[in-house]
Amino acid sequence: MKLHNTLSREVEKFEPIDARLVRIYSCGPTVYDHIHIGNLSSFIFADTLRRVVMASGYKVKHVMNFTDVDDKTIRRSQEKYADLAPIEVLMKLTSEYSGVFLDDMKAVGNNVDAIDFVKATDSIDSMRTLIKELHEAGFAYVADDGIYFSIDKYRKSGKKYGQLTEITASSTSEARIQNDEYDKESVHDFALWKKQKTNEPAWPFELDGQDLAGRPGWHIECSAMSSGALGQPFDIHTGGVDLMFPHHENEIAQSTATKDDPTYAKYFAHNEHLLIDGNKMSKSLDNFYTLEDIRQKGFDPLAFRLLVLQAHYRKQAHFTWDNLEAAQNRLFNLYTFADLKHQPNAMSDVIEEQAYEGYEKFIDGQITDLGNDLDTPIALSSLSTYTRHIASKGYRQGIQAFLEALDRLYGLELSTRPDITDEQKQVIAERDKAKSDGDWQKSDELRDQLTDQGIGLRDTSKGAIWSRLRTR
RNA sequence: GGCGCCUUGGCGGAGCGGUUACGCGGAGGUCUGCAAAACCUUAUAGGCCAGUUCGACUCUGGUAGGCGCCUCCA
Repeated sequence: MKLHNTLSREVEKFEPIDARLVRIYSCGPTVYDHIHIGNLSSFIFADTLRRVVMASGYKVKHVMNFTDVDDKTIRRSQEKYADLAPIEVLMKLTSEYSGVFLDDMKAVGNNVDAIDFVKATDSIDSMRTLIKELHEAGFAYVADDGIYFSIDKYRKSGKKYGQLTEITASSTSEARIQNDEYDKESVHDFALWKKQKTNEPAWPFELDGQDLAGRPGWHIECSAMSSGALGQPFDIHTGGVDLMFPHHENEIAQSTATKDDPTYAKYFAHNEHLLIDGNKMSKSLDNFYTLEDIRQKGFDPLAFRLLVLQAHYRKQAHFTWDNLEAAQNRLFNLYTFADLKHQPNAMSDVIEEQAYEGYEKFIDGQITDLGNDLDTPIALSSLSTYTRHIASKGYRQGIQAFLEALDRLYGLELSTRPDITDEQKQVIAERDKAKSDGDWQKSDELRDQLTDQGIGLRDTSKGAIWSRLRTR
């Protein structure tokens, strides 16, 4: 398979560090609130990447973190629950929203069972260890409000700061310098550890006999958790394009400063933003939606998944309700196709007929398409064409396995569509009889009865075929 | 200002130097006792100006517009 690597800015052949196990790290959510659908699209990308790597024949270890301690989680937890100790309210808030996050993940078809989740607050120890190593090696210095990483030192050690983006002195905005309120030596330097302020949760930390009780910086969390869970270097690091700088750049610097090998992750895969009204969704602009908004408008969360998969992950996609409706119609068409598996009437008489290529060969083609830097739009395009063929020609033996294979690739839950009830089947049988008796009135009554239950019928030369009616 | 990306038919959204993307929506039709959300067929493109080429939506240069990052951020 091939994958675009931000390190080279090219689509590269994917060659794992160790072919026995591909190790993927995805920057996860900050669990202080509902995530918005832009965040969700990023996780749909990460989930799909893992599916494609697995379909290409690899075993995968996929790790995602929960950022459960940072400015936002602390602030929000204290706004929400004022009466408890700082650490307790933090845990209360973050465990609540971790649960909400996992529910959202499942709802949009991301396989959370295939991901190892790591909480930042469970990894404080390895963060302290890493910071101490950096300090001993001279890459970190203690300031009044915390411990900082020295980019100057890192550069002087011979490694490149700016592997993902071009970082130059002139690329830093004036505003950035003027608004700089931290007590650090140089503009780009970033906090590894922040000393406790009043009423903040804190973890003990001693360095050279100084009491530096406080909490980790954002970047160090990912460095510690990724190498803790996956070792270093690992294969693929994913995240949104906005994380390239400074977050991923800083992760690289922290994680490689004391190492001989300058490689932190072999591949960096970044997804583009989901735009709304032509702009990036953000909490500050208040122009975002959550999955709850999508549900409230009567849409299937999986329609959102399909909307995301219809566009290439490295291109900005546009979210509108019209687009979501189109995606939902497309999804329901796939469901109508999947529902045929319950209906012998929709099966082809001529099993050997090669009117369309076999299921296995088609799936191989899908994997090839998806393996081409996750070309989901092209793969879905051929899927549409293929399912249309099958729907018109009649399916063959093995459709259930076929649907399961599609689900492994796309997570659209095609293989688990339920059959109609026995009572409904009985009504169809009675209508068949009424029809053959020429009793059109009774036949139409029975058909209306099913319509009320959300089941539509169409008559074919082999008999009636049902489909679920659109609810929206 | 620095770095990067994008501009396709009614909407969304792809690949490709010469042949249908695909989806939704629209139009026409088929099967039917009627009907159909099912199937079939179909129309509508490639910001603008040059260049390369036998030939460009696809390559090159310019230009206009848009977006992202440079600060927490998927």
